[in-house]
Amino acid sequence: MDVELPGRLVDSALINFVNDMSLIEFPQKFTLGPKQQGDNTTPSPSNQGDSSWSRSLENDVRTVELRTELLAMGPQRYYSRGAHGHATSRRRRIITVVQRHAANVRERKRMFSLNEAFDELRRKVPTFAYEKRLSRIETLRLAIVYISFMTDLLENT
DNA sequence: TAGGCCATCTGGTCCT
DNA sequence: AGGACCAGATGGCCTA
Repeated sequence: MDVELPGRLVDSALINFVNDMSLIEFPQKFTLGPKQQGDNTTPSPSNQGDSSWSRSLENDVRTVELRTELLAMGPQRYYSRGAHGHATSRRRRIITVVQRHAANVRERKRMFSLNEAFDELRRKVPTFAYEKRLSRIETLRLAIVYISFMTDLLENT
């Protein structure tokens, strides 16, 4: 049996590597679940179903509603509560509702690109085809082990 | 039902 | 001043 890697098959040394990985300690986790199974694709409105994208849209709608509501009341501003809810802060930064909304959008885009990078990394590390999609922490840890393995392989040949 | 994972919001800090 | 980055909080979904 060979391990499926993007676009190619890998020999038994790599299979042994995968078998030796600590990830194999919890094989039950690799059963396919309705949420994470199958596609390793980037989340998109078309394949997300009812989860994050629609939630995002709902949040956007709520935010916009809140925004229009607040704008109707006048030039509203966000007052920083400080870290962990403290009321006072040395450099309090006051932003408008519109700016807060824009910052939220930027943050969503930033996290989206971060997840794209995770998806790319998932495709680079060897996994069995039947495994469920790796979580982000699993992906990072597997990548570390994989890099170490390949480094050792290079040094010993 | 508890715990894991994730998306999102939010405010603080750093950088340009 | 505003964007990027980060971490904490929160809530939803899923699985064991």
